[in-house]
Amino acid sequence: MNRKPPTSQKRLAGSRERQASKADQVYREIKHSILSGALSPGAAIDKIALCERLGVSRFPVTAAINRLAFERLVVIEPQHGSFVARIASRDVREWMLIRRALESEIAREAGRALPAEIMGEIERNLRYQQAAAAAGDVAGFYALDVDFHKLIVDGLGLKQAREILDGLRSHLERVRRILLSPPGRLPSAYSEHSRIAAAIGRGDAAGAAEAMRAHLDETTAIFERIAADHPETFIG
Amino acid sequence: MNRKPPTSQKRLAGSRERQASKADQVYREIKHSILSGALSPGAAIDKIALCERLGVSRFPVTAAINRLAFERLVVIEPQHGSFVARIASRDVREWMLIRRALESEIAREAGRALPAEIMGEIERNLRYQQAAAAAGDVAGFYALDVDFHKLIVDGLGLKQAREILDGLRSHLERVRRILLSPPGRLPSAYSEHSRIAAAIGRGDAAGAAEAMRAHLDETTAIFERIAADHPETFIG
DNA sequence: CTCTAGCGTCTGGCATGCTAGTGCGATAAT
DNA sequence: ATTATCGCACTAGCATGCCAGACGCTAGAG
Repeated sequence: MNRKPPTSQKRLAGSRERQASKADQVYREIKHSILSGALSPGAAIDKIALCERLGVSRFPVTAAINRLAFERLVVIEPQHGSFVARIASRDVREWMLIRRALESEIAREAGRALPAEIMGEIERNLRYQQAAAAAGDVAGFYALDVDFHKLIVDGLGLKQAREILDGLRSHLERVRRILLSPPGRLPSAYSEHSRIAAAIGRGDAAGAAEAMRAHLDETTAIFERIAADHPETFIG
Repeated sequence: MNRKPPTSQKRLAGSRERQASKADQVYREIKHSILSGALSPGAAIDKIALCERLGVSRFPVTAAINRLAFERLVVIEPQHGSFVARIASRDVREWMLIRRALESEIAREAGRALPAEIMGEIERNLRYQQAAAAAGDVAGFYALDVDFHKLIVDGLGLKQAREILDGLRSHLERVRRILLSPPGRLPSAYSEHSRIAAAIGRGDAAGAAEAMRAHLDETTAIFERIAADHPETFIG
């Protein structure tokens, strides 16, 4: 008997959340370890230890590592081992180039048509940013910073771009964790964010794109300086 | 005994081509079937038949399908089946938006600094395009079109962007195969390509970005019209 | 005739054992 | 002491068997 394609739209679409498989859990666990820095670049990943620690067989672990290899967070060397990917400063530059291209285009789109309620959320986020910057709350500001950028993308319903940007952020996050960014940047980052939001708010598409570009150019410069100051952390 | 991270740069880097694993072969096989249209959107993928036809066990097939699910070419419904992903016209629009953002930024970069020998290859490619357009050779022109865009990205050594764009092209290629694009577009596509190359050649970064943007806006319009003419092929 | 409840069959998810290939280290030869 | 060689221990890749869940069909109740 042949099974059918999903009849009409339906099924568990939205209604029931498909529970996370074991492979998903292992994936999240390893990914978190890598992003938090618990697993350093170049470190070997001991599958068997993971199996025992998480109480699963090698199958979910293998699947999870394959997924991580697909997004370039680990490299698999056949018949040798799996290792946490090293960071090449060349790649960091390219990630920022891609991010700049995407986010400035998205800001342009947002300047053309962004739902009003999203604009309200952005303004609220900005007020929190101001508070966090004033208090020198680096961790809080960073979380708000990430939310700010996500709000714009999600506000336009751009799912694919959101995924690409999340992937880029994963890699960049790893750099940021290892080498903390300077706290003195908070106020200027806040004002750059404000300029972006203002341009979007007044429907100035070109201005929004340009403001986002300038903002990410600044961010790129920070990464460049960090990389130059810590040459031992990078390859290439 | 703990294994070590890859000693210095090392190993089979470039020297020995790492042979394709069975999972890789299966991956390529299925992907080709999907992109060529042999497997229609929504079709069920029969793992066991694939196992027998390719003479492998279910493991490589499962790994391959997982990878394809990761790049959204198939959807896995747990305990039910694996299906070729359907195409949403909304996604097509977003793919083109991402492509426009990336490629126009890359064209800008190319206008700033593109190696001379790459520029030579591009000009050669353009001459072939002209010949193909004059002869009405649609298939040949399409191949040259793809190469034209790849030449610019690869000429700048942008590996990550190249991968993202290849992923996008996979999806868009599927649309193009199903619904052939109008042959009358060849000459105009050629002249748009020429404008892009000319701007890059004279080091006009802003002009190159703008020409690429205009070119992909045209392409987007084609896709939009195709989608409007064939509403039954798309969902959403 | 309609609707519901249960069963059967198919699927993907997972566990486990085996194979082939790799780098490292010890040992031997110079 | 230095270098070449061989073996060993470990890895990822693969095959296979089992399990639980989801869908479709059917039989029975209304």
